[in-house]
Amino acid sequence: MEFAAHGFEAASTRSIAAAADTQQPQINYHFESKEALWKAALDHLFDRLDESMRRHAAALPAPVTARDRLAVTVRSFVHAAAELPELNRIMVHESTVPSDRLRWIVDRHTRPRVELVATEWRAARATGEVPPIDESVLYYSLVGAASLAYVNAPEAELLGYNTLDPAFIVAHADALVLTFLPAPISEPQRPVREGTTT
Amino acid sequence: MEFAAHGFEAASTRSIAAAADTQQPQINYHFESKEALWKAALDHLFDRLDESMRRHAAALPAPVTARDRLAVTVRSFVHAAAELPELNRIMVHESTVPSDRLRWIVDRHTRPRVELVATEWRAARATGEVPPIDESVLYYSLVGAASLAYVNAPEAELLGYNTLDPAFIVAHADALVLTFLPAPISEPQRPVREGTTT
DNA sequence: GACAAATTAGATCAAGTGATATAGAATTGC
DNA sequence: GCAATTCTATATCACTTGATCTAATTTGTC
Repeated sequence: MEFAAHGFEAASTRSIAAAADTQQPQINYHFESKEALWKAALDHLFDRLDESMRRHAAALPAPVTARDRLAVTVRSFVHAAAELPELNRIMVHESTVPSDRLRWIVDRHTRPRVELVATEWRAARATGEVPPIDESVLYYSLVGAASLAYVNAPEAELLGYNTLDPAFIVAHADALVLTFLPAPISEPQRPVREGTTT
Repeated sequence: MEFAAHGFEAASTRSIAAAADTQQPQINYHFESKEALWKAALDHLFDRLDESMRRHAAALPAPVTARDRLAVTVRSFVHAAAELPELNRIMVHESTVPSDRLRWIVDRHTRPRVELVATEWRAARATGEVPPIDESVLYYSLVGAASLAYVNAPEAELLGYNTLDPAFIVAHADALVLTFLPAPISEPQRPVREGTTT
């Protein structure tokens, strides 16, 4: 995905068209503009994220406590981030400077997800199942810890890490559950196998 | 910094020159090319990172155990990431796709820092002071958790988080020490006050 | 002050940008 | 079968890109 690789401005409509094996004017025909294409791509990616989260959550043990629910969310997010690096790449490309596109994406996609994590965290905090970390500081710590290895996969590979290896991903998810949700109840679970990724 | 805001390709030499209040050909006069300017900017930013890390580490209690040493590193990194968001922004812009620039930066700057963290982690692991997290999974978890809030500061602000607030930064550093290095010895320390940031 | 070197300013280059116009080719509906 | 519609292909638009050339200006040194 050209937007994920280079960001909005640096991704040319010609290279996008070439990757889709058509001509550049097709973009302005099927979409109104480059920006409309970008928005359609993001809606699609967030749909895939939701689908991936659901799929991985379904493969994990059913949560009983608030902490269990968070553990499932954390594991699902690690696996989804590994499966769909493009989305978090676009997010960091777009989030480094204020813009209309950023406002669009935050209002439409980011805020609901932030509130989901915050709600689960509050519930687990209320029962004392998780460390005393303020909710305002949690979201980016968790998302950053879960996604950077896959966002920066080309760099990680140069460093000798194989971020595509299911063993890496599982160890990563284990580590985040262990750190953010120090184990009171159950040992780390085996999550679902990895699917194909582009 | 234009490179941090938009990435290499999307940062035009004209806008860079305008930000520096000169004309565009000056870039090709004082530097050989746009890429040479980029490399000079990165060398400078990494120098500032080292300086910031040293300054914050000096303001923290002297480490005695291996875990203490790691705690200082973690806190220093959070504060440096908050103070110097441009650097991590450039890193995520450049790390999403393989390139000569990425190889240059990994060989010259990233690898030594990865090895520093890995060495400290191994030392603390050997004495059983830190959780059983594999070193291969640690680096990006730690760096991601420490930097994303500041890399994505414009997004965080739209979500209502004030990432420039020293209270946020301290709470953030406290949280990461608490999670990655669950407290066996000393309670969270107050780090140094924040300096000015551009 | 005078002269040389370093720096700056403006014009211009070929290449690439998003978007559009127009014509041709498939596909659809009846 | 054939017209109406949808999609594709090519050419071209005005504009921006990094880089270069040349001339004007400032700076440093005697």
